[in-house]
Amino acid sequence: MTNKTKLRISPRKEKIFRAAAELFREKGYTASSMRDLASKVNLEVSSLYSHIRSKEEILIDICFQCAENYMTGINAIIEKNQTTVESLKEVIALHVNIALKDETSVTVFNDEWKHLSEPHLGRFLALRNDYEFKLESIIRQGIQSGQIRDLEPKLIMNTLLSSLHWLHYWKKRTVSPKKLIDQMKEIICNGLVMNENFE
Amino acid sequence: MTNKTKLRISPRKEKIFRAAAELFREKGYTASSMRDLASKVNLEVSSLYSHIRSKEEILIDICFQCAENYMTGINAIIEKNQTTVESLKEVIALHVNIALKDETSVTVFNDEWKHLSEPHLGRFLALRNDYEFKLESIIRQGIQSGQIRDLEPKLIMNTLLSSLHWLHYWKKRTVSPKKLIDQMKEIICNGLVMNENFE
DNA sequence: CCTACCGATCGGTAGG
DNA sequence: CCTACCGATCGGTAGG
Repeated sequence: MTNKTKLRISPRKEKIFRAAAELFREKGYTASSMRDLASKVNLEVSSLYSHIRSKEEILIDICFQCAENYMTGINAIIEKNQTTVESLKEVIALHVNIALKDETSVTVFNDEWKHLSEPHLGRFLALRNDYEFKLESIIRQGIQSGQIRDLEPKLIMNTLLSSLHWLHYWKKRTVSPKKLIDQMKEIICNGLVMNENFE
Repeated sequence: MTNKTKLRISPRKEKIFRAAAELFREKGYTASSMRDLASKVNLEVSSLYSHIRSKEEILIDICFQCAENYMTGINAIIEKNQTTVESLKEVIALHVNIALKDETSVTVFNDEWKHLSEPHLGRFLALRNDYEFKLESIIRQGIQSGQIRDLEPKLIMNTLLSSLHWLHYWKKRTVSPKKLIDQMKEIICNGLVMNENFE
């Protein structure tokens, strides 16, 4: 079922990690204190350390688990060897699905990774570069084959990625997940403007 | 020249504010200490307080100055009473221009406002709601008149805004400001996909 | 603008 | 899992 089952999933530990992720999303990693976390799971501060090694261990865990989700996703998409447009649509679906499944981690992944300390920060940035390189390759291929607009690839990639990065913030969602994915595909692939107004 | 000239612009104070904005962008507001800031401007910590009232005063100043730039911009656009598509293109240019002119403030504006404390946080959120209401109105008008795709307006608005929010991050820009604005307009209005591949 | 210093809070540990 | 506690660092002040 789970592809990388950790041996140390005690329910208590799980609860602490989830609470921490929520806290990090709301206040940011640095502004979240172990006191905040402890009171959120009804423990004393010192008791947390029976379950976790340090505050940073939580951040590391969240960041790399999330990175792995993205990496696994994009690798699967690349292996399918589809048209660029199909691949990009699956990338959109991937990001929406991750954002919906785990709303907290995406924030952490986007905003809080910079608080990782050094061997971890380097490893994380390497993963991120790897992901972006793969995505940019898809885009470049699409430009060469005339499927994608001939604009600066880095601009396309960053616009694509960041247009997906608000989803975890949308609390009161008014559309279903399926409809959300469809609408995001439409708006990103075809733009805001109706085609008759194409200029 | 400057539309809201502050009486208390000493060059020293300006220097401190700029250094703080950079620091907040790199490390985040909470992780930036007054010690960091002091050493960045070659002062002792206590000397900072001859120029500023508190750490939060800097954040407040940055957030509201930036908010004012956006508000002034969108109000000017609305007053012109153009077509929706023209208005949205000007919104895109507005965001790109603010991001290029003041790279630090945008990050702070996007990510660090949540660390404002209470009377300020409320005021800030009110401004933000006002801005988003105005932008959403433009979009709704565009949908009604058939210029904009008939998708959930909040989804369009958030996708639009967040697709513009990575710009301050792009250090090694490879395109000129003018080209950047043109490419952002094209990608946001017309989408990634070339029209012959329209599906 | 500095020296000297403060109370509060931080992440984390000892020991049970 | 708790009580008790630690050294480090925080934002900020007194006084000159």
